[in-house]
Amino acid sequence: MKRYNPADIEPKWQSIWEDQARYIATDNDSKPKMYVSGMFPYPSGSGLHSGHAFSYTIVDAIARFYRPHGYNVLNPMGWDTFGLPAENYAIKTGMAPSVVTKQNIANFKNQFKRMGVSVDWSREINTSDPEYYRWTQWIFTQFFNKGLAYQKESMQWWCPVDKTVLANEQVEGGKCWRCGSEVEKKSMKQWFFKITDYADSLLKEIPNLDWPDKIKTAQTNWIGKSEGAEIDFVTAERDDRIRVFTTRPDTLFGATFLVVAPEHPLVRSLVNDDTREAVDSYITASLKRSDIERMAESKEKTGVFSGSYAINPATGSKIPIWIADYVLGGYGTGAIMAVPAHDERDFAFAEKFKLPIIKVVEAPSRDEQIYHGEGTLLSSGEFDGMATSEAREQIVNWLEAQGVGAIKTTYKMRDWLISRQRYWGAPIPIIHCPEHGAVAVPEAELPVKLPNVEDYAPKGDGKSVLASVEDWVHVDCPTCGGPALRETDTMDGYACSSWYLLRYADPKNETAAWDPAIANYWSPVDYYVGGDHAVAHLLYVRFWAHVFKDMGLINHREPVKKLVYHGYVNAEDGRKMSKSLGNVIDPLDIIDQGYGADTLRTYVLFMGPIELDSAWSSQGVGGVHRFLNRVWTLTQEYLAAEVAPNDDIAASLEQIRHRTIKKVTNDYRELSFNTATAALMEYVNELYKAKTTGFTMAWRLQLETLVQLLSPLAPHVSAELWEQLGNDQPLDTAMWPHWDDSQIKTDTITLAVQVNGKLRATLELPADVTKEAAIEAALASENVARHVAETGPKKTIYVPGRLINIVS
RNA sequence: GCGCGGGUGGUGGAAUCGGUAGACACGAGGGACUUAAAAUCCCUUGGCCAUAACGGCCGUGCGGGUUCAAGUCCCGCCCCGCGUACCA
Repeated sequence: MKRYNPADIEPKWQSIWEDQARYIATDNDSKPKMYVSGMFPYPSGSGLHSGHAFSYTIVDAIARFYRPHGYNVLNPMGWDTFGLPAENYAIKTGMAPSVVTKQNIANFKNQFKRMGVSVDWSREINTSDPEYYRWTQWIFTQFFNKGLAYQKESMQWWCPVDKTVLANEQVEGGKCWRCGSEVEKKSMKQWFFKITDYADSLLKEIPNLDWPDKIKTAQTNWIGKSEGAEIDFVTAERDDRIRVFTTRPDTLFGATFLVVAPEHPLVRSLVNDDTREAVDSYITASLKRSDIERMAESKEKTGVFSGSYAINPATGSKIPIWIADYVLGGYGTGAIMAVPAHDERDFAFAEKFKLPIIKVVEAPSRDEQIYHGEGTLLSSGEFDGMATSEAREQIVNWLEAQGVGAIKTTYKMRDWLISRQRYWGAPIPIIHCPEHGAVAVPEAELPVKLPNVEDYAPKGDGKSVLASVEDWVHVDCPTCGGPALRETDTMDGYACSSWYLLRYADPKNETAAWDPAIANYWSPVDYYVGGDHAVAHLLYVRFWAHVFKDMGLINHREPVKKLVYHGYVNAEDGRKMSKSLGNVIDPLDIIDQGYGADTLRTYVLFMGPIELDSAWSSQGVGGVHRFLNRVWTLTQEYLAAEVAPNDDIAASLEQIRHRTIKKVTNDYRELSFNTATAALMEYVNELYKAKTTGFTMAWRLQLETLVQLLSPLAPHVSAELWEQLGNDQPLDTAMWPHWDDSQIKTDTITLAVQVNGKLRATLELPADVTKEAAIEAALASENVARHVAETGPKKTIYVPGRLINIVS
């Protein structure tokens, strides 16, 4: 009898699948389409990790489940290749990032194949391939032409010694991570995508998404819509207007001071000779504080009096204007009216700097020191006694009549900064002309290819290495033909990954990013699988789709129908896997150790519900392998046995077969792979019990059903056993088995009998038993009779097919 | 702080509508096979008490409540994980 040896059968089936191009998807097929994809990987030098194994096994199981249901399945794969690791490796070794990337892709691809994924490799894409980023650049120019890509001065961390911009994470304790010198904030011209134009559009669709609530809430909070009002305060000294944003215009009478952010443009004009020095040093100090420091200090407020006063338009009183960094320059108007009686932050500030606190809202019940809820107005002139919700409207109307206030909606979300001063990214396709400013590179001249360079290390001038490639930088202006300069920044990698799901639909198109007819056939993605990027990628990919819809490039607004957001795979010790802890499980090792890909795949799906984090268990892997081995052995025993030449089989077994098809099918549909696997294990246990009475011809159907149901999890062993059972038609082209509900019905039912809610007996009764007969049988049961009080049953609850509860 | 998850045996986890808590698997214990081990197969396995039992009590983070019946619903807490961070 042949032993189960994955090392034999897995390569065999992998090459059959590849040679027969079994998983090539057909555009515009008449079959219903099913588009499943994982978030494409960054091909690192270290190969697939357990998270990859988990993610793409989920994808593949979905794909392999839907194909036999008659779907035209698209299961593509590609590579998210731009980014820092490849560039750093290039700086260290001098090897071109494109070369390193090519090697890593080859390794990843080989490892994916060894996992038995049913991917359509003819659609493979790579974001650093000029044929791909050509269209990323084309999309950029479309955004630019629509005003959705623009340049703006913005504050960046700047190291004066290295003369380079630093990311937030590269500033440690206010010092440069490289040279240790004190960093400063510097205003620099950067490229942005105007995602804020789509804030409402993105927000509005969130409730309709079939996505986990966790992600939907995260995106809602990230967009951070808040409705309120803008109110103008006039300064007492110079008649300047300071505009503030507030969500609580109803508390206007309690505004006892204003606070402006250190970056506020009017700060200069607010100071006088007495305050100038203090204000200057405060601003310098606060600009230097890193975000991390500001976070750590959290509630401890700092600030300085500007020297000026403003008039509260409601009370007419003179209130001081302070400068403090608890007010953020980038949000609202960068200035607020402080109402310390009804806002915790304002209260903390007022306490520290001894500023007046005026209560203007009466809390409905208990009295709190700082009440920010709804209530009734007091000390608010003509608005006294009015409900806060009502007053919010009335006070804005009243201000609006005087031309000093209006309703206003703001968002926390900022525009998306996409320029990077790095080599290994898609060059921003812009040419700067002294005459015409920024001009988009014409479509015919795309792609703007990355030039080859000798040294990938930044030159220290705050620009990307590209700026030093003289003959690349100097070009003619597309508009006037005069001398002009290329933009030398590259795009954030997230730009490349914001549209790749559409490129999979039409990956070889040389005249367009995609053909709308093909993209509209495949898109949106039916199942998008990943466990990372709650907002960034998952918001950007939505943003671009919304823009594409408005541009008429696709006919739908949302790119992802169902988001499958899975948990992390932790190490055996429950901690995160990391090289330094030495607890990393390499999924390829599991295959190499002889367990095989089928065990790996089945195990990662059996660990638990996919949305939960899990800890790896070597013993669990062994358990799953034992299960697959049992399936193998059972089939071998059947094939080797003298099969009785009749179709007799225990009726219960056929019933279990139908029940298992139903359970497993429904579980797969719900992506409940762990319970589907459990049901298959139960089925196998039943078959083992039944085989002691000998095999008949009817067993073939049992075993065929078993391997079919198993095939999404363990495709190799399933295909092998299917073939050994004598099927000429390949398993992955056979239709999924059907179940018949009438076959699942049993002649008898098990009824639980409770007395006063406690289980006292279980009865086997005919399925069509009447209520009366069931109760009679229950009362006749010895143990039940003993527990029913002498007074007899007072009341009887009967749940057909489930239980009887006798209340006595 | 706020938001979102979660808390069930020694462990991972099951449990459509409120209806037999602990499916399935791991681990553990016992047995069969074997010269022996591995592998494989079979049995037992929430705790406690009874063991003559087809028996009893307790049990889903804690405290209340609704109900014939609560892991599941309601109220009040505790703990853990993740996300977020002064957004006026």
